[in-house]
Amino acid sequence: MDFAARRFAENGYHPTSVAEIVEGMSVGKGVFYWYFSSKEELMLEILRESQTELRRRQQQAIGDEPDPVRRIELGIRATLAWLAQHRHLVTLFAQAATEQRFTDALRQGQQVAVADVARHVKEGVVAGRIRDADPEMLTHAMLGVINHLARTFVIDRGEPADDVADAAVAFCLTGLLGEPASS
Amino acid sequence: MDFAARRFAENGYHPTSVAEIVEGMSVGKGVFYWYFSSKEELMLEILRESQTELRRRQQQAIGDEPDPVRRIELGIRATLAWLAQHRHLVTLFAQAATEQRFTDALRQGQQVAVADVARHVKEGVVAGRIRDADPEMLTHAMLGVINHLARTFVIDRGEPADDVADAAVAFCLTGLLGEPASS
DNA sequence: ACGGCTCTTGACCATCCGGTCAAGTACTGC
DNA sequence: GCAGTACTTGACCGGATGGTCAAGAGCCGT
Repeated sequence: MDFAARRFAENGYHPTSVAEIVEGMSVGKGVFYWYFSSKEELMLEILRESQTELRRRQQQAIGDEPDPVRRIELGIRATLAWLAQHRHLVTLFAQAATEQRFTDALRQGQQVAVADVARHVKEGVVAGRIRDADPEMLTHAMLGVINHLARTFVIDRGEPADDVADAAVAFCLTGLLGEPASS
Repeated sequence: MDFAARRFAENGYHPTSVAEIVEGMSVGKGVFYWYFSSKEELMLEILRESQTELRRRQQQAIGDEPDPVRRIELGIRATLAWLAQHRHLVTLFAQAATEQRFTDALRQGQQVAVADVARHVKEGVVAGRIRDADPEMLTHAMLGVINHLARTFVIDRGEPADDVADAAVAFCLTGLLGEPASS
């Protein structure tokens, strides 16, 4: 399954044939259709599994940190570290996002993650640590930053995830202008 | 060509066959291969044209505004307005980004845009209006915000581009914490 | 040793797709 | 009206693809 994920990420979902996958794993085609009912099913399985794994990593990184802003920062760093370790999945997610058949599965996982982060944001707003704006909007804005920075600098250019994480955190917290000395 | 772009965006590049396109336009297949040398070529043409059109719109919106920060804001607003008017192209760009064959064409256009924005950022840094960080990194972070917010709120949920632009500008300028009263 | 179960094989099928091409059609200049 | 050019048609082709299936292989419990 990991092998298939890598092939999908490298070659693209459509251009990667089932024949190619089973050949790469040195098994017959029957094995594939014994464990998965279709190529699409395999993709969905990969997606679901990856998303839950990422989520686990995020929550583990956050631990029981009391400060909501610091929780967000830890989440960002954990996400970038995980994405750097699973580069091919970043590509896979991007592909899945452009296929109607997969957007539902993807959105479902994302909504859980967003709701989770938004909770921390809301807490930060209540505590007066974060400016008063729609928490969901703020969360999505951060998601955009993290995703794009990960893709551009970590995946495409191979820069160290830590450095990119520093930049992502700084931008998410203070934007272009900012400078508030916090945490 | 616009018709083809919409089909690609709705159905996906791979699942949309040339036969489907020419049938939808009520012409023979020969016409297609008279004007384009291949399906791939058509896609590249669409991509190039769209990117230059967006760029034109951005520059026109910026005009000769002297304040670099305000220039960036105008650019963000113009981008979101354009993306809202050409929703299908947002989907197309996303798809192209996941296909090795198209990433070069896409990246080329993006690099021009990034360089352009980065220039304004750099100017802002020099003027002391923007915090001192890698202008390219800041630019990419903003790109991520704009793209993701556009996709999530404007394309998927149909929220008014202006409201989303307000949120995008606010986030890009002051991040989560922000509050500096500027411009 | 034998029936029955899980698991594996790979040839095969129906279908579809990008692209070609011989055969036009409409229009222009003469 | 003729020749030549610009454009259009749609049947057709070679090849690839997702998925099926009859035929086993290994492995039980009995």
